[in-house]
Amino acid sequence: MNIGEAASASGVTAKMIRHYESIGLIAEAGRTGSGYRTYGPKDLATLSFIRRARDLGFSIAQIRDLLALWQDRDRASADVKRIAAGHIKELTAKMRQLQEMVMTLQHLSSHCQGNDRPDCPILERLASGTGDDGGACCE
Amino acid sequence: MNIGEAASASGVTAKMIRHYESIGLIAEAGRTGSGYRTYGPKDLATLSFIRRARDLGFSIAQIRDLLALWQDRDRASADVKRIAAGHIKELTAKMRQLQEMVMTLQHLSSHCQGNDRPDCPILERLASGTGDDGGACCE
DNA sequence: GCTTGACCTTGACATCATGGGAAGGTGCAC
DNA sequence: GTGCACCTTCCCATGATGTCAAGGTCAAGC
Repeated sequence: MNIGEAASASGVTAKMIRHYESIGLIAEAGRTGSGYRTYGPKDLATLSFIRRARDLGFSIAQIRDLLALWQDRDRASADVKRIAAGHIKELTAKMRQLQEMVMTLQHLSSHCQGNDRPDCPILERLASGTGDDGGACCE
Repeated sequence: MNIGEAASASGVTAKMIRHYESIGLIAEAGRTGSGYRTYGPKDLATLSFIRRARDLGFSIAQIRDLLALWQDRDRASADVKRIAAGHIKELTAKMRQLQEMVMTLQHLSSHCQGNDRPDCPILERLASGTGDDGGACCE
């Protein structure tokens, strides 16, 4: 199986497969006589694993650990769960940050007339940091 | 005012101030005879503006537009509001993605015993993509 | 055999915002 | 006149991915 086929079968681009190989996330692929990389079912499974993990937002470092656990028959599921828990925590923290930004922006935006006049609470807030701070006020 | 003072007063690192200058986000700072950058109150205000905008998650490109509007006395608040609305949309989309990841992970995690045994629905899901898909099942 | 087109190879560079560090010049206080 | 904190420029790194370029390979058709 060529890298192109492995890419479309796993959903990981050929570029990224080479990249993952270069950083040691996956083992070096076998080669044909002319230098083409070859992939078997096992490699495909690994690539698909990586892709699903990326889809869940795991970092390469985390995936490295997950792969090691996956390939360790004597793993403890607690180790996997711990990685997942840490990741959930990170994601939740990011979400909360975004949430705060959105709330502030929505609040400012709701007080911006959005017309031809120049006065705008959004700019005022960016300019001075004072003024409306997003707290409850009128709803 | 030196770059260091401007940095601590505005909350933008000296490193980033130089960077913003190099990419043309801010005007070139004045210089002393020996080449040190100097900053006045106006520059400080701009830097603080940038920092607050970054805190709200605006990209450099968006900040470039916001700065232009801020410095345009004939601006229409509608233009500002449009930028903010676009940004809110982006942030909301990201939040939703994270939300989905978190929900999937929490679901998988809740079914992982987290003990010394190797069986783990998280790894199974990453390995096969099949099995528990996060749908309602027991609660 | 030869051409064509799709695929592969490596390598370099871009993104986005930021941090780190090296090597050398400047300012000020003791 | 020395020491230290600060400044300067320049280069490299992050993380995950994309793009592009120059060249090699394979298989099919003529």
